[in-house]
Amino acid sequence: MAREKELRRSLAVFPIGTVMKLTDLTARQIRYYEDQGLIQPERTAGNRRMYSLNDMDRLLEIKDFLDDGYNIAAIKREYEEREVRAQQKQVTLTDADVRRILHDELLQQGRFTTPSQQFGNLRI
DNA sequence: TTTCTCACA
DNA sequence: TGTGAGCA
Repeated sequence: MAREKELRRSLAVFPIGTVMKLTDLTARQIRYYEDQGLIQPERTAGNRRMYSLNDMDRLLEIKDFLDDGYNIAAIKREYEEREVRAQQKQVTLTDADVRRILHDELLQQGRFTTPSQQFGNLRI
């Protein structure tokens, strides 16, 4: 998914009333899931909770998990696992970048650029 | 009017 | 998880 689209999905623009209608959850439930750490909506200057499309998707997913018999703790673990996997993916990408960089360095050997100069232009 | 926090005949 | 109180 394009990062710009991901950013749009992360924009918190819905008040709890809208989320209630779109997810068919009560305000009580939505706030409770937040207390349990399942979602972290933003707050306005007036302390109003504001939700993003991603929050909406997560709430709908939480509903499905609950229907399937999972308890709040299990769902929380699932999201913590996803967070870990996401971070590991980042590390993997970084390692891949490093390998590509070293590979490029080898290709540059014997040519006109020096490793130090190349490294100065690398962006990771 | 809507949302917030807190508390429980 | 529901519901009502008292605010902002």
